[in-house]
Amino acid sequence: MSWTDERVEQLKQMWMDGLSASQIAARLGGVTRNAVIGKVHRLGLSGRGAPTRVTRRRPASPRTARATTASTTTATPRREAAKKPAPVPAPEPEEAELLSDPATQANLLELNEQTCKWPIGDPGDENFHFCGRRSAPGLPYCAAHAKMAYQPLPSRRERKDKAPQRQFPNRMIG
DNA sequence: CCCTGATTCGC
DNA sequence: GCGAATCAGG
Repeated sequence: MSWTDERVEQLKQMWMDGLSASQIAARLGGVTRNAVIGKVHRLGLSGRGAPTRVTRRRPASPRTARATTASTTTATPRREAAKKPAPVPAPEPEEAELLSDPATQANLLELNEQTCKWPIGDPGDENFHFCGRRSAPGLPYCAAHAKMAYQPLPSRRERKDKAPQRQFPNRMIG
């Protein structure tokens, strides 16, 4: 299975929605969580825009257990991968002004199921915050931001009716 | 042990 | 570009 445009879109959506790589892989199908994580990194949207450092690895390179098929042709000696800041797609300034009230700006710790998780500003900036308004039912964003986030929906001619296969009815509701 | 994401690197 | 293997941590 390849990463079609639609599948990448779903990946982005789920990742930003907070689903784990394994969950995303299960939903997409045909890919492992490693594939999902790899793709996420290639897309530059790791960290989900928030400085939620899960782990930190040291640049080791003991990777020799792989079946090296007699590397006769010397491969290109790769150095360290260039790291990019990986900025999070932020709304346009005008929209940000319209959609973010100072009273509703949310901190990372203040986010919950009912707060819009739309990022405002640069993740590394101190002024970075989230929209924080009440999110639409079943969605991680408020009504206005949900429209932006879920825009590339009507790419399927098949579903002429409104069949929002994008929203997750309920997750871990026990 | 289960899980998580992060990184490397042969393909 | 892809993703298994691996690492590092909760």
